[in-house]
Amino acid sequence: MSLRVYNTMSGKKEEFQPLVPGKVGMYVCGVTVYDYCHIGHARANIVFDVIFRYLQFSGYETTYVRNYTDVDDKIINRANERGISSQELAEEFIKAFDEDMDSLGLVKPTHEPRATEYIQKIIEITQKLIDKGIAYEASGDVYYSVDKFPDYLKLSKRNMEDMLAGARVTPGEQKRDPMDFALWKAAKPGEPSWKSPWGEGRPGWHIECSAMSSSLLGDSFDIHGGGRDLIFPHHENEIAQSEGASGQTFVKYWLHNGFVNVNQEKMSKSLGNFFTIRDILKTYDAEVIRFFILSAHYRSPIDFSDQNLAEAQSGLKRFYEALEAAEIATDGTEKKVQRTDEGAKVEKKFREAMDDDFNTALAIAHLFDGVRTMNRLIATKKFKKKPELIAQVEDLHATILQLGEVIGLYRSQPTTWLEKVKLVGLAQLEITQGEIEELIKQRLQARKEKDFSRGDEIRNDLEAQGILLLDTREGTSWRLK
RNA sequence: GGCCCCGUCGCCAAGUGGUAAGGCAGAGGUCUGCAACACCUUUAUCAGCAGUUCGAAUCUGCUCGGGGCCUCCA
Repeated sequence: MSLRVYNTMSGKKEEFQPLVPGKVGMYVCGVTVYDYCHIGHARANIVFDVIFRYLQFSGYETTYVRNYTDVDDKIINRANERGISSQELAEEFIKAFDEDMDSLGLVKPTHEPRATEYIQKIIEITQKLIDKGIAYEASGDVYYSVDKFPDYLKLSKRNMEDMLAGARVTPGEQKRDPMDFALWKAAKPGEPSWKSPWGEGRPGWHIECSAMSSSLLGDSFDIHGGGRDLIFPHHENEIAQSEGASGQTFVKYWLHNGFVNVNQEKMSKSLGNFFTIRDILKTYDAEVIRFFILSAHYRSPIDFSDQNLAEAQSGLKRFYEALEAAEIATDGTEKKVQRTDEGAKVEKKFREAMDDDFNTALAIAHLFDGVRTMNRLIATKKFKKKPELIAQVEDLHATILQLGEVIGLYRSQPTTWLEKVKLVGLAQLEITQGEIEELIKQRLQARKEKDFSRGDEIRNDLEAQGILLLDTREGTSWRLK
């Protein structure tokens, strides 16, 4: 079975066949760097991180481009408010973005271009569009004339009459048509600007992506991604610009991720229901966020809430507990892992799920099946005396780690991860680790003396405080309720 | 006003024509001094109504409910 992807352009799942066999070019719209990233940005970037990883895992030599928009109205405004240059502001938030993506465990794209590094290319494309009669200059601005591009709105599947009927489009002063959009904006005082054939100015938003993508991937490439909200106008305009200039099909497959909602509504600053990655990371482990995001299909909306994050944490904990148990049961020593039926089965199902438009939710469900099988084997009587069972557990363990890598999960040492989550949770309780350990000692003493009621009392008290005790042959450990 | 999406077990969530994955929570059991952990078993006919079909959660129509885009937005 081969990879199938949902293409926004056709509205269907299509068989994935790159323009050049074995190679993939992928461009994803990055962020405008004027503020900290929120959980919605985290989703978009994690989704395409996983797509990138899976393409490579599937054997495609993939060039992944994700840009920084470092010149824009919002950057200029914010910089003015703070009395710094827009360059300084952009630098600051590029750094913050990199830190956030790093802590979320994203791999680096092949290229991370900045819009300001491609001004020449932007001017070049703009000039070409003017030469072709598709764009026009007006007092230092340059606009794209949408009625010169018959395919306009083919991605968002709207029509011009309906758009105009919306009556919320206000004609720009220099525009010939209210639907036209700016390729180049004449400089205003105090704004960053570059020299151009039309005077000092700066690029419009949409043209940046056309310039960066064609520079790094060519006039025609395989995958273009971004959030749903970019379909119109951003991606529509990119198509108009790139295809208008090159005369070639810009992109073969358009992929768009769904939103992160809060209380069933889109997250937005005006509603105040806004969570930055940094804030969330204070309470939740980065991998929990990734797990939460990947437990739904990338095109569906997901609802961000404490309950959902807590559930994601429970789910991920199940993996780490099983991985830890497997390491203990097999002594965790490094050995050549034999492929067994169990491991092969999990891998096959995982691939099938991912091949079906990157169905990470289903893929994770198959990994859960692997966990259950592993736990069951370990719980078998006389497990340690059955080499064939040990081999299966070792293989499942290795398989889960290997496939986990593909979606960026289970990258930590189980013991370390479990300990970390435990301590973060403990910090929210009234009791300290030392106190717990002291009580465990007292209970052990009581149990030695067969004073079970005292022992139970301690255990019940701890449970009331949110601490569960686990008795094993090796001794008593504790975990959070 | 135009375009579009969604409504699956208490909660989260796969499944787009062949008879409902998985996780969390719950119940019963095995294990245990008693528990916990782990394991085993167990819990839905898919918002409603009407159609198409041998057969529908999956297709069509209508109704109800929720959301998105049409302006910057992941």
